[in-house]
Amino acid sequence: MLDLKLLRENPDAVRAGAMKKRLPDRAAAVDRALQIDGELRLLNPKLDVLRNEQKNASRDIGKLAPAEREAVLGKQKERKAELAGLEEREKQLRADLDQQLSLIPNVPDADVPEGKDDTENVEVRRVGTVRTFEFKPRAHFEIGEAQGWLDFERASKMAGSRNYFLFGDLALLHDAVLRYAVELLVGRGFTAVDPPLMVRDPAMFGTGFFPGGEEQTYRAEKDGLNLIGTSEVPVTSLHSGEMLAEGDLPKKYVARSACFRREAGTYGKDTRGLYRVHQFHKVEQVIVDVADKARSIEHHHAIVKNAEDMLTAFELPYRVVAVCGGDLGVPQAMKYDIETWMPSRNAYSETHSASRFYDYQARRLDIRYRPKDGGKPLVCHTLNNTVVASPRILIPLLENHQQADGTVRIPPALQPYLGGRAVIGKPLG
RNA sequence: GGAGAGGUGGCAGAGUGGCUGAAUGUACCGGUUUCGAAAACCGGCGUGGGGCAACCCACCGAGGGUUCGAAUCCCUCCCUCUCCGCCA
Repeated sequence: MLDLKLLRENPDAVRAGAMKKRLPDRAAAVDRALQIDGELRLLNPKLDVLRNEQKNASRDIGKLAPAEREAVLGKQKERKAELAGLEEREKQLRADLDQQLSLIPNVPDADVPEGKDDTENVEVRRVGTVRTFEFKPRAHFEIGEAQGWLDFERASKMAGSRNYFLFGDLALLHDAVLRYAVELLVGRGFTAVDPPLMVRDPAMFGTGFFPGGEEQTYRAEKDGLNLIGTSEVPVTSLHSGEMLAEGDLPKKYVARSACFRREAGTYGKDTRGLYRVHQFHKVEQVIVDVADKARSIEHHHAIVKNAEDMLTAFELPYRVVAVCGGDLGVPQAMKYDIETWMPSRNAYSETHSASRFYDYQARRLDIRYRPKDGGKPLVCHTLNNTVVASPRILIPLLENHQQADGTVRIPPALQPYLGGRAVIGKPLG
């Protein structure tokens, strides 16, 4: 949610922002919101006056003589009826305003490239060398199935498509990358979190996934709960409704959790292998800090670096892209994706997504802090980034580190989590 | 699942129908004192909206209702705690 003041003062920038995100219907919400706001601002003074009269009269009524009392009582009833009408109108307008405000996207920052979709994202840097194979490389699912590490058939039979079983050393590698990621971030001052996987609607709204993301979300209707698609939802919502002390900021969390996504509308896309699945595990970094744009940008670069350092430790080639307006989500002000090289796709593919929001999520979630100087409370800034998502990260790990005989080399950083082994798998015939 | 208690300002905690937007404590800000600090003392201090201002309006978990008037009474929901039952 944007500050209503920003909307009044600079509606053009907000409208232009929605257009940069290629969301014309959301841009239209700007004008609807302003129109409702205008009506409300006309109505409010009338209500204030009426309430004031009513309040004063009812306060004096106890002191009145019985004869005068009757007259005042009559007058009060009239006012009551009039107030009821206006208050009904006010309630309606407020609800409408909230609805329109919730539709208005965060304004993309100046450093967000212009563009319609992910094909127009702009590469910022490329790190590591793409390997040239002296043998015919296998896709991760070929290695996995041949090694007995992967079973899609039985998984989809019992759970539907886009589900998987991991076995043996691949299941252990999956756990290894998650553990490595948590420990890396804990070493950098983040607090480890194991959050709820099912949340109520306000957390989904607050983080900006609703309205809009309902179709991507599994829902336990009976209990009114939503399965999280990312721990960004429960962790960013952690301090919802709270008044933090500036001295307690920044809050830096690293959460490990399962994530669930319906992947509606992706039929026929990325159907083979572990790339697009309904359920995965992710280690996510979340920061809540003071309302300072420069500081948010610093954090943003720091959380991208955390992920890059992990990829470097995993010896994987990757690139960082600045996500263009058309590919940017509703709540984000700016986003970097990290794409890791996947030989079977012959492409860099998304493995990480680092967003900064400024106060957009925090305003929806009502996360504020009291400044050190004792001034008025301010709305916090929030950010988040993937540290690692698995099994997706297993794709580049298996494919980039495979050897001619079908075994897979384990980078030194991960060996301690696999009993010190430098290689997993047996030679394939 | 059954029975009961409760949700009030940053925090703690009074307040059961009429100048109560809310005592008190604590935290915080300013000052006095001090070489400096602590303590003590004095003053200020909820959030949001409107107004140049005096000041006005809303908000006591959320939403309805009763009443001239609701933090206070009634209903629904959410949450927390205690006891019993069940259970990974």
